[in-house]
Amino acid sequence: MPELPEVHTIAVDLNKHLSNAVIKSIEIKNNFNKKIIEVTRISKNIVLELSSETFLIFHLAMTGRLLIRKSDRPNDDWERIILTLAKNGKTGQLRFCDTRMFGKAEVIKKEMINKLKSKYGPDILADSLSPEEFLSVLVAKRTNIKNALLDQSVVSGIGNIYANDLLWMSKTHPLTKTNSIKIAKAKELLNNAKEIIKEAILHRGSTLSDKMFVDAFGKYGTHQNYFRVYDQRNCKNCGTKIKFEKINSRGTYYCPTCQVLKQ
DNA sequence: ATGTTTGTTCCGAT
DNA sequence: CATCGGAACAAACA
Repeated sequence: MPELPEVHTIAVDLNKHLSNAVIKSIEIKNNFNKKIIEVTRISKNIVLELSSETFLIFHLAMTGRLLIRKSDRPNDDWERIILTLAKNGKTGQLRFCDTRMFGKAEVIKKEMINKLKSKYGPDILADSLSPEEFLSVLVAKRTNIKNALLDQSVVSGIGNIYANDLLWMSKTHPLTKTNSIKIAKAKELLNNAKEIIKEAILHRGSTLSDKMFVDAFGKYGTHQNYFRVYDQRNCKNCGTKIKFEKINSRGTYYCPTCQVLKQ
């Protein structure tokens, strides 16, 4: 049982030999042996529930990928973490890849799950989210509607692409102050948000021109072919040239004819 | 070369 | 003290 002198001895040796060494990869050997019980989602986190009340959480951020691969398949681009798995007598891998390194992976215990959930506002797909609650969380964030929609602690699950399309579909200017929104508009925004998100799920997500997003099998999504205003030139409703500007430092597309700022 | 990017967090300003 | 907004994180691409 190492006490201070033993720990000190090791720390000094490690410091002498390893300071300035670069960690190229990390391998976790065997006997982790936890089973993946179920995979779910909390906001934009992918949650692997493991045995013994342990959870493995991945956040893909902008460029993360999780790929199901055969173990002998050649390396993928930008591999960061490889899990080797056994199921029904066969082995395979789950590969977490990310070019920009904005993605995250962490292991947490069950009691931290509630803390994770508490960071987020109501999930946009939750049946329990009423228009009244939706409106009240938006209004509580005293800013413009686009900024509020993108704040995951206000309402969780809407990203920049879908916020643009949602505001276009709801004929709402992105700079509309949340406190000027009425319940009828909140209803419209909520219904349209659910419709857009569900449609994009049916299309298995959006893959932009950088080809970064792929599903767990490496296949592209198709929802980019159904964008309403994001990355579009002309309004699909009236033909007006779509405006592009940075709002809260995020690329924002809107139709100046259909989405008039009124307040 | 510079500007852009699907997300989130942190820090300074208000 | 609470809240907001922008910079930063890092890499690839046009």
